[in-house]
Amino acid sequence: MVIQYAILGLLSRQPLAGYDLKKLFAEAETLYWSGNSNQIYRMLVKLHKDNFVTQEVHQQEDAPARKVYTITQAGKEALLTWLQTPPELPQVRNHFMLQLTWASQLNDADLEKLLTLYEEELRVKQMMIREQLQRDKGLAENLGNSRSRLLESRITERWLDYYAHELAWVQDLRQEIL
Amino acid sequence: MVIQYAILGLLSRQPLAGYDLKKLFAEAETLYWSGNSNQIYRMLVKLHKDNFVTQEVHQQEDAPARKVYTITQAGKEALLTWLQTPPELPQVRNHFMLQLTWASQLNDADLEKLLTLYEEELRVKQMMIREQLQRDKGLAENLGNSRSRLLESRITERWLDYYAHELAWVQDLRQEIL
DNA sequence: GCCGACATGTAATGGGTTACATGATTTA
DNA sequence: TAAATCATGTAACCCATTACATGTCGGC
Repeated sequence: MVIQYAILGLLSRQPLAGYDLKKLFAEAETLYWSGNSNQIYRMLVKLHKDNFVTQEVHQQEDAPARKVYTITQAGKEALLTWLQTPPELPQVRNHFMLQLTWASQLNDADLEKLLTLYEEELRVKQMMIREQLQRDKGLAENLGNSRSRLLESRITERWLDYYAHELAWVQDLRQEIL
Repeated sequence: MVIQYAILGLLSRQPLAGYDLKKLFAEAETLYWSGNSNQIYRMLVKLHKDNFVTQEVHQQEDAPARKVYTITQAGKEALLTWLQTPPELPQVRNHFMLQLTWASQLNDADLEKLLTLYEEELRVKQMMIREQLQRDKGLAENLGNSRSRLLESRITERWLDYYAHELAWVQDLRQEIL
C-alpha cells in the first residue's frame, strides 16, 4: 500500500482535497499512478478512519463542497516510520524490451518501425518531464527546506537521465542492426 | 496480457512444460514476473483453447507427467502480430524514489541508512544479472540467429547499465547531501 | 525422517485500471 | 449546445502475488 504514503507525503506539505491529489497523481510524470479516483477516495476514507488525517468540509457557492484533509501527528509518525523501512528495488516493467527479445522474427522494416516508435515515445516523455520541471520550478522555489529542494531536483534529474540513456541506447542499437 | 506473449516467445524457441516456464520466469532477473504458477498454468490452458499451442503429455517413471506445450502456426502469427504493436513506455515503479521525495524529514543517520540499503540492493541485483549472464552465455551461444543473440546481449547490457547508473547516482547524492 | 526438486494446479487477496454516475458552473 | 472543469464517489474488471493442496522421488 504505497499510495497511502504517497498521499501522506503530499499532505505533509499542505492540506489537500481528494480532487487535488487526483490531479497531482495524474499530472506527475515521475509518479506512476494514473490518478484514478477509486483508489484515492477509498484511501482517504481509510486514512481518516485510522486517524492519520482529519477531514474538513469546505462549502463553496460556485462549486461542489471540498473535503479537505489535513495530516495528523499520528499520520506524520506513520509517514516517518515508512521512510525508515528498507527500500525496495525498482520494478521496471518494460514491454518494449520484451518485444525486442523476440524482435529478430520481424523483418527489417517492422523492426525499424518498432525502434522508431519507441524513440518517439521516449522523446515525448522527456519533453513532458521537462515541461513539468518548468511548471514546478516557480511553485517550488520557496517550498520546503533546502535539502528537500535538492532531493527533488536530483530525483527529476535522475528520471531525465534514465530516459536520455534509454533513448541513446535505442539509437545505438538501430545503428548497429540496420 | 503481456505474459501471454512472453510465454509464446519462449515457446517459439522450443517446446516447454509449465514447470519449465515457471522456472524461467522466476530465474530471469530482467523479466519482472514472479513465476507464480497460477498465471502460467491458467494462461497455458487459455493458449491451448485458442489453438496457439498444442499439448503433449509425457509420462515419466521417476517423476510426475509433464505437459509439454508446442507453439502452433496460429501462435507464431499471434506473436508476430504482437511484435508489430506500438511499444509502450516502461513503467518504472520506484518505491525508493518515493521515500526519497519525503526523506528530508529524516535525520542524517536514517537518511544515510536508507541510501546505504538501496546501494546494497542495487549491487546484489547487479551481481545476480551478471551471474545470469554467465550462466546463459554457454547455453545461448548456438541458440537462434546472430541478430537474436545480438539483441539479447544488448538488452542485458542495458539492464546492467540501468542499475550501474542508478548506483552511481545514489553515490553522488550521498556525497552531496551528507 | 525431513527437505528439496519435480510437476500440476486452486483459493484468496491485493493492487490498480477503466468506465460509470451525479450534478453544478464556465467556456467555446 | 457541447465540452471541460470542479468535486465526490461506485462498479466491474484485470493482472499479479502469496499461500495452499497433492503426490513422487532422491539425498542427507
